[in-house]
Amino acid sequence: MLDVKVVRENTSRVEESLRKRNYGLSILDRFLKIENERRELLRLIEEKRGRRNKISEEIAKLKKGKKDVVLILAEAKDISDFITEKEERLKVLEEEARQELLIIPNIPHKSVPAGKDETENVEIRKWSASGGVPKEFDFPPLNHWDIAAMHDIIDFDRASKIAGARFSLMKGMGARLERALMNFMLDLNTSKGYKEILPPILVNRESMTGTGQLPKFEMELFKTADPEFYLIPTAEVPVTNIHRDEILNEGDLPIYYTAYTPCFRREAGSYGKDTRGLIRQHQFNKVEIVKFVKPEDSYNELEKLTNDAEDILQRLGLPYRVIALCTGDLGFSAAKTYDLEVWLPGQQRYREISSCSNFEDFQARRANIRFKREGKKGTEFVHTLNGSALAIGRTVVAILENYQQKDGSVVIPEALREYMGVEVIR
RNA sequence: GGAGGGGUGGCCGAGCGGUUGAAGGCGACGGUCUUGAAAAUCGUUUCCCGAUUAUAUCGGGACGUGAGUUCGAAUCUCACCCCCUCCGCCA
Repeated sequence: MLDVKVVRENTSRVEESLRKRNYGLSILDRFLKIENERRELLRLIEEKRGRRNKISEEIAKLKKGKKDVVLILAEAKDISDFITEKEERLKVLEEEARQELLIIPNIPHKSVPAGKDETENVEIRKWSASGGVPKEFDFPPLNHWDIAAMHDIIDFDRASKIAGARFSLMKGMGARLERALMNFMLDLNTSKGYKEILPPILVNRESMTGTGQLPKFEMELFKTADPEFYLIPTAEVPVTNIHRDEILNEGDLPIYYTAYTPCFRREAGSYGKDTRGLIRQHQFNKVEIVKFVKPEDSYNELEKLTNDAEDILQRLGLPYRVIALCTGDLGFSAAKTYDLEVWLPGQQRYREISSCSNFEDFQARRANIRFKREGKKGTEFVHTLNGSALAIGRTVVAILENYQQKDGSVVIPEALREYMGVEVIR
């Protein structure tokens, strides 16, 4: 959520933001129209309420002095009725203004490259164990689903019997690899000072609104019927909401969390995409990092967060590149985002495996997460950040495809062997 | 699922429908005292919105949430949410 003051007093900045993101300007116009009426009405009501308070005090005094109050009581009643009537309208306006404000996206940071869509994202750097470019295979590399089938470690057919399309059933070494990665990532993150969290994966509407999934992206979420809960699409939701409606001390910051959770996504509107394999699932596992920091630190923290996610790929020896999302591809709540894309030999292309974002105070304002500076009056909103470290299913894909051998066996990356108990899947 | 109890400031805990934004205590911060500390003692200590001659002042709002009664609600009524205890059920 943007600061109402910024929207009102710095409207051109918001206009520019919407243009760069390929949004229409109509939401802004609608908001301003409602907001202006709301402010005007509020001023009137506050004036009348002030008058009513004065009169009520007067009545109390008169009654104490055993004086007659019939006349003044009539005036009080009139003002009170007037206020009640106007307040009804004010409530409607407040709700409408809030609804409009909640669907206005965050303003991109000035360092975010301008661009219309994902084709204009900017590559920042590339890494591989052999220095930059991924190594060539001396045989035609297979897709991960073919490799998985050879070892019977992922069963897509039975998964669709049990649940449906876009679900997977991990078996034997496949299940073990998934578990090994989860432990490896959590151990590495916690060793760097991230506190491990195991949060609820069903959350309420307020939490989804706090991080920005609602009200705009209801279609992308799974939801239970009775009682009503939303299934989290990322651990970002429960973990960021840990501090919803709290005022933190300056000394508490920064706060670093890491959490493993399953994630659930409807994937509505992506019917044709990635129908085979593990890339796009309704349910997948992910280890997430979430930070709460002081505003002046957040961009430095974004670089560190991204580096921490990269570190996992490097330790696993997986080639990747870092992409800065352009304004047209930037997510709704984010002010700046780096995507990490891992190289998949089976597809001969890079695929997203992590997304690291600074939300500045956008989520903090929605979720009302503030902090108090030592020796200063008042409160400020914290800045929140998060990033995948990493998406586990896609890491499985990357390991199977990058570590496949000519005979179909898969070598386990050095760093993972203590978790896997074997050196090769054959 | 059944029965009962409760939600007040950073925490504990008062609060006959009318100077109660809220007693008292703890904590925290500042002063006095002290070589220093402790003790003692005095003082300060919630947040949001708006106006403005703008670290001051003024107005409005907030005692789980929402509605109602009333000139006036932390205080009365209703609904909902959350927490606790007992019984039942359950991994």
